[in-house]
Amino acid sequence: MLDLKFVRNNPELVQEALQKRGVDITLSEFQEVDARRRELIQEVEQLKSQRNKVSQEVAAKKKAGEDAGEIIAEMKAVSQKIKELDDEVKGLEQRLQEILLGIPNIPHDSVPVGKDDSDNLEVRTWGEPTRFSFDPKPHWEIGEDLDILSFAQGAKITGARFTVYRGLGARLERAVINFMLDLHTREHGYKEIFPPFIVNSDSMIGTGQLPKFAADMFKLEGLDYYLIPTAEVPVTNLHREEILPGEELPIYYAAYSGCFRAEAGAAGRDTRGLIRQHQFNKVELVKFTRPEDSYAELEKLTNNAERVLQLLELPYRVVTLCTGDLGFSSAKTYDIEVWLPSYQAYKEISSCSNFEDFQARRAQIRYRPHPKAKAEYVHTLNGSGLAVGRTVAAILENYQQEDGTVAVPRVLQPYMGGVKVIGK
RNA sequence: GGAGAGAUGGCCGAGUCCGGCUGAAGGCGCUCGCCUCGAAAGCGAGUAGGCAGGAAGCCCCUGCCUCGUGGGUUCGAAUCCCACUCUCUCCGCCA
Repeated sequence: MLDLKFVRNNPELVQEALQKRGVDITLSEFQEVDARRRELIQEVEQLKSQRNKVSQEVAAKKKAGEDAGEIIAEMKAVSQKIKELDDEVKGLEQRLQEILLGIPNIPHDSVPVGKDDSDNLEVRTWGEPTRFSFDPKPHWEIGEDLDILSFAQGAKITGARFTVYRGLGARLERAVINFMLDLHTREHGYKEIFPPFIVNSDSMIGTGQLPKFAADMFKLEGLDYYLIPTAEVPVTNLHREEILPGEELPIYYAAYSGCFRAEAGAAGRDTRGLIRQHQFNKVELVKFTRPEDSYAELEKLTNNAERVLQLLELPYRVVTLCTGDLGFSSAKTYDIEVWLPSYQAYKEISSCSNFEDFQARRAQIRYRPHPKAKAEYVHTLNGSGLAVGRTVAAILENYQQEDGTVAVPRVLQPYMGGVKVIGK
């Protein structure tokens, strides 16, 4: 969320940012509630100050053996009034909090202004879209033909948008996970984390999934627990309500996790194959940085994710999301899109974002620039490094061969026990 | 799941039974001085966060809030009452 004082002091700037995002929120209620709250606080604090003073007097009188009945009776009324005002202030603060939690982050100046994904800006491409001398198949057909993916079994044992990986398919999924984790931990300097896949609502609020996007999450019945939609949630919340020593920054974490998404609004999109599932695997990269470093760190993080595709030799491009397509909590996002022959298009496989202090403020993650200095909010970043299911889909499609088999990318062969080709 | 113990500042740890200069003793750690060629030891000083005001963006002053969280009792709560959360020990169960 944005800083209360920042919103108070820069309403035009916030309003402008909301407009660029195409979000329809006005700040008039915020301003009313904020002003009323401050007014009441001054009133109630004056009363509390009085009460504190008189309470001292009561203590003194009692000690001296004098009667304090009169002023005690007087304070009874004051205390009653304080209680009433406190309740009112609390109500206003709750409302203020709600309003603030509903305001998205302010896009960075370098983010292009635009309406939707058609206005996203292509930054660079790597490789060429794969060409075939035969008629290529979509990955869901390849997977079923080779008996390494079963959508029917997934649908039977659970439901739509669940998939069973079989044999070398299961092995390939696991190989991709291990390859990515090894790359990021050994070569890119990330510390490996294996988090819980279930978190409480405080964590979901900390990273911005709640309260706005409850409908996209799976909640455990009768409990304050949610299945994580991404490892970003548990990993970023690792340092919730902490003040980190400045010398520990930047912190890099890489985490594998299952990801669970209800995706309330996605019905009818990407209905076939591995692209949009209720459960999928992902290796996530998370960074905590000093504010002045966060944009340089975003470039590095994006490059780290790209490296996976380069080593897998999968063609891709990088786009900067425009203001209208930017995620709620993000100030700037690069999407990495891999070439998918079945879509005849680039398809998102990673999303790398700088949240600046937006998540840090919600989650109360701070650091001390110097041992004596006042604590400030860190900047948090994260990006997929990468989405595993989509990577497998991209491998199957881009590495398919005319005889129906699929070649295994060279870097994955050691992770596949030396298997070079997935065949029948 | 059952029984018991506990949760206090960066850490350890008093205070809770008997509510009143205790935002909190003492110790450790850390920071800055003194000492030293330098270091250690020793000595001295300083060391939580938030909110609202103050012709005040950093500094400073005043007030308010915070002793796991949320309620309650009271003129007044770290201290009394209730609920919840978490941690530890024992038993049961399990991978």
